[in-house]
Amino acid sequence: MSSPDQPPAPGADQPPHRYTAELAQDIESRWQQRWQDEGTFLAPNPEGPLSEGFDAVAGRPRLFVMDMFPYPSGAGLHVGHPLGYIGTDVFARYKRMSGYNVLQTMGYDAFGLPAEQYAVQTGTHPRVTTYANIANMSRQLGRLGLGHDPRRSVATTDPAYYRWTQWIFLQIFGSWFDEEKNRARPITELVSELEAGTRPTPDGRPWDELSADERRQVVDSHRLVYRDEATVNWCPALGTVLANEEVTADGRSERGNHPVYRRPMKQWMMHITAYADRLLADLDRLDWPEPVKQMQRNWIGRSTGAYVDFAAVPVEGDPANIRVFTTRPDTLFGATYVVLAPEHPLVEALTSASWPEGTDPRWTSGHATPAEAVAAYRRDTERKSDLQRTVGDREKTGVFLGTYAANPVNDRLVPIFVADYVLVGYGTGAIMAVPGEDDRDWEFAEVFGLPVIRTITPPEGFEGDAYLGDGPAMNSGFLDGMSTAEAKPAIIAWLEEHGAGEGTTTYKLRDWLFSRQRYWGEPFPIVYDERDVPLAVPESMLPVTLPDLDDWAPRPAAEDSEPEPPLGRVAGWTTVTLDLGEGPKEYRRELNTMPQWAGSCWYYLRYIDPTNEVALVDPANERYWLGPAQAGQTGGVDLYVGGVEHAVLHLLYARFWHKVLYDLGHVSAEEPFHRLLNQGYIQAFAYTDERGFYVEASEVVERDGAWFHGEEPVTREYGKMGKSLRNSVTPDEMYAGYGADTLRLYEMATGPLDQSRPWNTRDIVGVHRLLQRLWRLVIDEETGAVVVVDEPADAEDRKALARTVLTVRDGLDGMRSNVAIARITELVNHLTGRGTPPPRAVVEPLVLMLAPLAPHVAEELWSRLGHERSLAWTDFPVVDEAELVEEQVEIAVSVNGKPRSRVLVATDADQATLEAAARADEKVAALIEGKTLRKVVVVPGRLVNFVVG
RNA sequence: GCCCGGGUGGCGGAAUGGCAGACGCGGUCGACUCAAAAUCGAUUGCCGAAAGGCGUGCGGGUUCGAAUCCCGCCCCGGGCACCA
Repeated sequence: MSSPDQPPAPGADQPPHRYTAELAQDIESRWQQRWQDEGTFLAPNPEGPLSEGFDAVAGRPRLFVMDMFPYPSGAGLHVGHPLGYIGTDVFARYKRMSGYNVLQTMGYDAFGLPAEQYAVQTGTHPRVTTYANIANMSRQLGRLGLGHDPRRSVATTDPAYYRWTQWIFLQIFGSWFDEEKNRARPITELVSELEAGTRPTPDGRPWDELSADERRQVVDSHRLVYRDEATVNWCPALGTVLANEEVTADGRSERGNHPVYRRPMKQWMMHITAYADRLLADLDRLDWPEPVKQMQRNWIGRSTGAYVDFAAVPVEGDPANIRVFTTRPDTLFGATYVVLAPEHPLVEALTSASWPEGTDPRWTSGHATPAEAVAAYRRDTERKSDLQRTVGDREKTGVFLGTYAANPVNDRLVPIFVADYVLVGYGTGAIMAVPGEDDRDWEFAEVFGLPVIRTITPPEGFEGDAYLGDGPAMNSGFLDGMSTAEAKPAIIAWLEEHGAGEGTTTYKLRDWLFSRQRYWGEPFPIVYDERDVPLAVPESMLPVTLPDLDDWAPRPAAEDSEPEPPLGRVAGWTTVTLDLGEGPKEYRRELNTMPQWAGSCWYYLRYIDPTNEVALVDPANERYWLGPAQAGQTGGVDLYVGGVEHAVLHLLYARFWHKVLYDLGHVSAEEPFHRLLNQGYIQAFAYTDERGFYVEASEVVERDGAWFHGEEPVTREYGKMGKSLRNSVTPDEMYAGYGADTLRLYEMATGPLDQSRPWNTRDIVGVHRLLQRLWRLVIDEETGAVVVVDEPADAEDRKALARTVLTVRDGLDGMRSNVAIARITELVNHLTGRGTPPPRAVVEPLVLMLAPLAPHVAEELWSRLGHERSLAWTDFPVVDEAELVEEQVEIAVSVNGKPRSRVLVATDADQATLEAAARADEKVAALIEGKTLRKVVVVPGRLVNFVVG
């Protein structure tokens, strides 16, 4: 018995010239070789070393199509991986045939944790495994026949590549953000302004009164990449610190799911927050999927409101100012207490020695003094993970500090609490609590018996706790009666006038923690002098190459230990003698490496000009490939296809770097990626046995609606294809069983590119048969002779062709190859059904239409039809509009909206003729006879509808 | 809880106000074959013998006409979430 999941066995008695897997493989390897030999997919640049052949395409529009480049993992590919690559290749080939100069290539994102982890598993140096994996992946992808320009491929691990990653780092290091101009500028311009006195120093002292050290500190604190002692995510298991974006919501590492601890450490930070507004605003100008834009908006987390200063009244010592952030300054009159985050720096100073007379017992949590209560509460908080702290329906906890603060608007004294529902990392780490208009404050007030003052008139019939909506102000002094929209600016003006606060905007986005204590990454182009001052390595000395190191593996550390960069173990490398203007001196090297995201932040720029040794990218070439296609657009890659999992990390970092490069004049496009498309995933059934372990999905058989692995019954599940579910299907199996064209066609036929779809090896035969039928239309399976006839196509064929071209173009333009394939199938079926050899005038356009989808077999047929040159640059068929004009058209006739019959009428028939024809139809006549005709709707070319009563 | 997607035959999907289910898989029947596979042809939404009726998650609405537009709900997938 043969399983339906097995590819067909090659029959010995098949016709000798049938399109089989063997023939497909032969055709595919020959054409791939020929494309390579002839340089079919080399995309010429306007300038520089890759400009050969540009004259021939100079008048064409450009198209830069790109996939998110892969991480060369050791696991090999499954059929889910290339879905996006096939999608972009189909689109790129179609556009190339439609008159575009298309740039498409592929690189490898090869630095980072997974490469190290794989190297640890195999006990091999990451350099060795990385390049072996690239070679293997490149071979597997090569078999798909992707129309890439191989000259432009890059690997982020090549010194010639990361030289420029380091160069960009130095550009960022050499820049500051001018808040007034809202853009980055060279740091030298800041120095000039400070020297000239046109820009005040932070503390207002004249520049020449500052010591050299103080001046350097002022300058360094302005840099877009800077070293700072900040609370960071320390992951001892990985031996490194991580960016916020690399830590999951429950406080674990995204890679490996290890615990992450928040600890203050001195690390390199990138000042991405300076760009928060532009990163947010420019999303509106991008042609990206709405969910991705939403995720970036959420991550940036802009909220507008005000700072309000509450004067704290400590039991002893000087008064302190508690600055809170609120989005609802208009509710200030309703503030009945103030809450500090447990980590807030003022907590200790504002904790009184003893409870004030008559303190509510609920506020003390049973402790004898506020100091005891606060200390215990802070200890508890520290022990809790972020997840435990953020569980939504946890009852509110907190303790009273024993002190009060004055509400600036009415001098009312309100108690100060510490509570973990206020987070130190957001706003100012302190809030004014307005239980009447905030449900978290309401809950807290309920637990602690605090008063509620409503300051917004709730709508009639409002029944609930806090009212979060807008409405007329009440109990709010001079704000009473104002709408929320009026009250906000009014109170902000009052606060500013009385020096009690100011309007402001805050963000959830934090600066990007940029250093990692790992080996397999780009070294920083930074050295330190004897005073620990970081200095840029001169551009002329780039790249700072990653030194060889046998003992490169990270050493898992204890929770309370310090990170230990592996580069510190490289003897003779940790210091270097340089002349940085003070004569040759010994400097210490920066031992951290860059995070995995660094190399992927700019690879699209290197694709444009991969061999340039004097510049990141030649400006003319950059303008040509990335410049705005239309005025007012941002410019950027015309189509970028990849998984939605990079919605925040890679896509936000790359936008940030790009904007810095734009500000500094290195690129002309305002954004890196103009259009983004998230391809779906290929999913597959997976099976678990009774113990819940996954069994090899390819060995499972179905009997009477149940599934068995051998004799054992198994349970079917459905999920993303991959190793862990043991349901992978490899492209190599498909190449062997059907050929690459069939695999391409199958993946494109199962749905629009942005949709996830199930894999069913059983279904592949459908598209394989399509190729066989098309092959048979052109080639005699017994003799191998070409059978098409050179007689003109008849009217029916010409019409069928014109309709097909129209709909295939539509499908390919919209990246809905499934529809294009369906229309091609219809035409093939139409020609097959005639039973006579088809005319060349129809077959040739048919072959061209198939070419983007199944390029090898299309090339082979095109060649056998007598064409010497590759069809890759042949014009895609255009719609013959004249053939779409029909003399007669079949229209639907409905009675009361229900389709009842059809009549054939002249295309240009007028309404009266249409109605008469419809009435003449027997079925219709019977249905309307004897009834009152209330209305007749006639839509020429479409239908007639009789409304009867 | 909030914000995005989505829900159409046994399955993947097509149709974006005008003939629901294109195209493919699977199923059924047939040709070829000693037989099977492969290939080819016919047929296939559901109920019904037929006439006909029903049918795009559910309920309502707009319209001559709704899978498509509007309102309310249900379910599935994803994202965010004590963010003041």
